[in-house]
Amino acid sequence: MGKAIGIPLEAIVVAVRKGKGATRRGKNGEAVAKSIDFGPLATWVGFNLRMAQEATFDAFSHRSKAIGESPGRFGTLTLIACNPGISQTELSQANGRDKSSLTPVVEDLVRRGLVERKRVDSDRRTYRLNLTATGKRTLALMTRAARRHERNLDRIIGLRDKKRFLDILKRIAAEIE
Amino acid sequence: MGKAIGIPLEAIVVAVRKGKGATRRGKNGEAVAKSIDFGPLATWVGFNLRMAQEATFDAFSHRSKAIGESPGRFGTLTLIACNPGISQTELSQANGRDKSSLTPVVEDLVRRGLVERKRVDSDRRTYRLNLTATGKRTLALMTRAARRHERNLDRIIGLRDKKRFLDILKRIAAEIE
DNA sequence: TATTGTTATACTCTATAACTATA
DNA sequence: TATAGTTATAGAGTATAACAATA
Repeated sequence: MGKAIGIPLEAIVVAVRKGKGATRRGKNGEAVAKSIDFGPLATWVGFNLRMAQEATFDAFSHRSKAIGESPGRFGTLTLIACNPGISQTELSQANGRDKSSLTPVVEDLVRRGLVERKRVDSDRRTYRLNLTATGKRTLALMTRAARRHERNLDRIIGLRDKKRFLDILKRIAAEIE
Repeated sequence: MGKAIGIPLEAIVVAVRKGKGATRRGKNGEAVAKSIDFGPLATWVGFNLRMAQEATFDAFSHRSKAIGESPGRFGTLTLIACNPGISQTELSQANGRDKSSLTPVVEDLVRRGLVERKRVDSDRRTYRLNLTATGKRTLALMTRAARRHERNLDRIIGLRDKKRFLDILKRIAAEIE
């Protein structure tokens, strides 16, 4: 699949969360909540998983934007940092994306001085990617933001349930079909 | 926010799940797994939430495609079915999307005979949306697919933990910031 | 003036296919 | 022939702004 594109579905609870529900004017012009019936959606795991992920992603996206980066750049920078010298093809595979999707991303990171590319002598088709000092600083900032974000999640989940919650998430990712 | 657009991040575990990890050839040409280090990503709730959601969405997307629809259409059809006569603006708000985003979606559903639009006499700017018989049949198919999908998730989560797992997801969607 | 829905336009992330330069 | 990376192009879902019709 991999076409991880926004789906209308996910926004329903977000809308509710943000108090954006459709409204109607009453007889005296006051706002009257038009209650939307979400039907079976509201009770399904798949739907609620989507809602939680969307809300979490929005929150992290907000933190990232304050640093001037996107969540996607965070993933790419982390992978390069943890796998110094990784090639673009390896990176795209680790990412589950086609290599052509990575070209503009790497180009952007190099242009902004976060990543450096070196030709490999033994195979002159390949590049090795590494973070520059600037890239490392940016990644450190984003990592701190991510940790604050994680502490928020920990607070909501509660320490007692966290391990089991994480286990279930990992099992779902590994076993669903 | 609302720009729920795919992020490279999410695919990492998906790639692992699908055995798509980068590989290298050994001395005798055999495939040698190049192990990618995911660093701190692997232990974070936000990341694992994303992985689980992505895997789950892909699975449901696959089921939907077999019916000839997209997950997004399922959400839209469900909302119309549960709120007969809903207007396009109300629908877009329930969806958390701009009304202009809904125009091509409704147009497509009307063109394919799943939804009918009626002008409202008391306010001739507004349309009322309803499912046609065909729309109801399609929604019934998709709902059955969703229930099979839910049973899969239930099996993975386990009945004992399901309620608590759902509660945590709902709390995250409601409280994260 | 405000609202409903449409149009025009643009953005992000993604994919496929064809290309180049190497191997 | 096969692989690494680029280019050209397209598609899905989204947004903003301006508009016509109606309120």
